Amino acid sequence: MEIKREKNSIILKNIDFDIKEILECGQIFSFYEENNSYIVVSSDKICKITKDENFTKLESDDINYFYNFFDLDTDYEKIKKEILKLYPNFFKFFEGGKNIRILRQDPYQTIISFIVSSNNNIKRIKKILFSMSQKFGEKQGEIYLFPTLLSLKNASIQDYKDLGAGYRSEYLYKSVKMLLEKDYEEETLKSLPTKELKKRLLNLSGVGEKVADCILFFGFNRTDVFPVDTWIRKGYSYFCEKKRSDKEISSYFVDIFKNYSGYAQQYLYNYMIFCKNPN
DNA sequence: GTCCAGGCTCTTT
DNA sequence: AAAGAGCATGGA
Repeated sequence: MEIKREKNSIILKNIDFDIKEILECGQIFSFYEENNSYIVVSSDKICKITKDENFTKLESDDINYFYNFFDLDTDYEKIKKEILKLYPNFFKFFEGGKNIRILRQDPYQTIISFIVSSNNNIKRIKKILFSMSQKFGEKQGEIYLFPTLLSLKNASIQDYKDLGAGYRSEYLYKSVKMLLEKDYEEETLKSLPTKELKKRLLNLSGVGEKVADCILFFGFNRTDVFPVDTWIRKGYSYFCEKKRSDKEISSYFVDIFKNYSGYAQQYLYNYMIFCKNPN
């Protein structure tokens, strides 16, 4: 892949970068498609992505942020090779998303988003988070930024219910309060080892094993986790017949894929969604 | 109408 | 520790 950096843009040629796959694989929910281009909102930053036949162009006032956000230094072909070393029969699961990349997302946006995600579907998750951005996020041009913790400080449980968050409203309310405490300062969290960080995330309201793993992976770039949701539970049967709980399924996979667990999970998830789904 | 979605909390064994 | 009930909402 050829990367050309300019002041406010990055141009990608010889593309192993598929913006549609990257955004529409359930790792981020705050993005919008408009006439063949995408707008991505990460925290208080915006990126516009346009795709041509020969290249993909990223545009942002903070393009360095999005260079990191889109994980452009990482070689995903190497990751696939490493996964195959660990589990040679894995190749067919790459079919669901050949050019996905794992976004390095804002920790708090990831936490809020995945609390909303639990027992929910992507379409409605997007809707709830968009409404939340409309109501509590700052408006920049035509785009609503993702709400900051401070902007959510005075949100009530009823406010979240009005957004359509349902019974997760109380989780959001409680967790926002906690996230504003010293224990959850960004630098503190980032400095914790994965196990300690997970423990702290699990203390939040509305954060269980699966959501914590997603936050660790998408929000903190910890790759030795394997989030188990309803799709992965089904996919597990391709690997092993023994009946296991979700937590056991997760450690079954982490034992196999080690530091590549998160990536392997993402490929399996995409395979289940896009190759095994009747739609 | 029932089942399901990137599951969690709380209660009961 | 493990298993089960209950949970808001909207689409299939």
